[in-house]
Amino acid sequence: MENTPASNFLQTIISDDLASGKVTEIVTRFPPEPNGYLHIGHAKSICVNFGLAEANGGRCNLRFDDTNPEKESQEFIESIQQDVRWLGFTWDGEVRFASSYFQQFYEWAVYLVEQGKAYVCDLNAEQAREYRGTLKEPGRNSPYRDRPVAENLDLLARMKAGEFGEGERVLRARIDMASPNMNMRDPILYRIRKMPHHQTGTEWAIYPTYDFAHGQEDAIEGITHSICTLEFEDHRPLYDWFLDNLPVPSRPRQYEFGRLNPSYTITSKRKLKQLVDEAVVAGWDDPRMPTVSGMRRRGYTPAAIRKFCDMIGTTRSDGVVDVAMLEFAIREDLNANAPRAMAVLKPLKVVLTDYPEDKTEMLAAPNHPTREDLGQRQLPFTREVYIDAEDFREEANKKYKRLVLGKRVRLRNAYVIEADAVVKNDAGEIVEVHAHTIPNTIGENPEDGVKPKGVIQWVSASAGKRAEIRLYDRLFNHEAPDRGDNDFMAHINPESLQIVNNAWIEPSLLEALPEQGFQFEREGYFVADRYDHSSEMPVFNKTIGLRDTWND
RNA sequence: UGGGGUGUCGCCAAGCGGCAAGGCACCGGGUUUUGAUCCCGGCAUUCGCAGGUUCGAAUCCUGCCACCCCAGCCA
Repeated sequence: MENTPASNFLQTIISDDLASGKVTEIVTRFPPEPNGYLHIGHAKSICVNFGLAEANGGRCNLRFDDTNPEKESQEFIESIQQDVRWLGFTWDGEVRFASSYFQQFYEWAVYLVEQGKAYVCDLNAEQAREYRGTLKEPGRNSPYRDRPVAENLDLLARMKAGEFGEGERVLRARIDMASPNMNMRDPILYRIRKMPHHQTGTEWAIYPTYDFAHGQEDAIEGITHSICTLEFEDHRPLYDWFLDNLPVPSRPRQYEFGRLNPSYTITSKRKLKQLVDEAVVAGWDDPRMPTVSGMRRRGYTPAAIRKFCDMIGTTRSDGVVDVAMLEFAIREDLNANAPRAMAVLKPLKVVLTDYPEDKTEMLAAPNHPTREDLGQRQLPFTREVYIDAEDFREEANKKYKRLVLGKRVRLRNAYVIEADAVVKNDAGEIVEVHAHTIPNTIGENPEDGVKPKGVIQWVSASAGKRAEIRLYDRLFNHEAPDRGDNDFMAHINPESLQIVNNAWIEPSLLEALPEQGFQFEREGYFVADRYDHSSEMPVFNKTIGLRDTWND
């Protein structure tokens, strides 16, 4: 049951195609446009495409759908590859580029013109919109629709040669201006763009549109199942039209699934960019961003993200997935694999008055409660230790399971102590607690039978080290920040980041490597920052808190 | 009657004519040197609504309703 491969409508189609002999091998592809960073929605698409190929002994290509130089760049090409690899997937062969098929696309465009199935149209953008009609009214034929083939050929060649300016002419398919499907109303195949392309330089003055490129890219690569999201469903008839009217080498089929919409987050590239541009976050890889690089810096793991994608399934229905599911997947993975350590976020000094000033005991502590293979580390125990200010009260009701004046508590992996007195400053704030240890309580309960009320984390004041801890929380405090006419900028959680400069960490944490994750006991999961962490200046990001069912 | 989709527990999601899986969340209880984990138990007489077919329907038919996508020379 645990390892049952995700069964969904796509897997059913694939199984049927394999069984019927329609295909002998499954070939999918992940086709991002290099115009931004990958986000959680792309992660799902990656899991679906690579996952299906993997589960069926097939292959999956990574192909950049780089048909619009205006918005694309090499920076994105690199970050996307890095993200896919980080998620744990390996694409088949070399990375592919739609741009490497440009010559073939052009020849096919000429072919369509020769067949009388495409024509050069001189309407400008505004006129074209008028001629296109509306959702409820049919469009009208372009006055250039019946241009002679020879003239079309000549004009197309000159478009390619750069003789015309941007927007002056386009190449369109001759299909049906009265189609109820807007995509079939003589769609544009080529537009003029006098701009260098990141892969082809200044070789081309015209660039194919998504519609005229995607299916052919799939056909060239021998893609069997071209999987995309629901909004492309209306494009499928056009996708098929090109494949039916062109001498393509193979016949891919397009299938669509529902986009992922996690609650409390946005996945619109435009809006994410706005967050970056307006400095609401520190960048595309800010730990609060739903980008793959942001989640990575936050401490989410590839395994957790993949588990989450398995959990939510792949269907054709649209919905909002509770981020609690993502958080569950993160906690599940980290709980099983992250070494434990202790850190105190809000230090309150506890002086163990019975403990010698010059004494240091090294106490062995397991790195994980159930996984012995994770080993153990040494915790220096000294007369002065820090505990979290939240873990001490002068008085409290019986539900409070921490240190209370006159009562006992267990210092995790160390002694049981009993609080004797508090030291306050002029403002009446508690600045220090005096306590004493209960003898022989390492790994044992007190001999007098008076058990501690609870267990709290601590760090030696003299042997511990200072650290910066960045506490991250949800970026939005609204379940659907950009639904309907919500202004997502108005739903930003003002407390999505709180920086703790004077946290105290156990010395073993100085050995943490960037991107290494830990559970700081009783606090949550934290990761050493990918860029800012060092043993000289430790910086940890809060990945996610522990599940908290504490009432009252 | 513009076209294309989707509607099963608060959320995700199985099911495809034989009498509602599972996960998340939530609520109880147990274990526990993490108020974590783990363990046990609870959680849709009902499948958008209304009719119909059938011995029998979430699954078939008909009609409604709701929501999503499409009028970029974006993808």
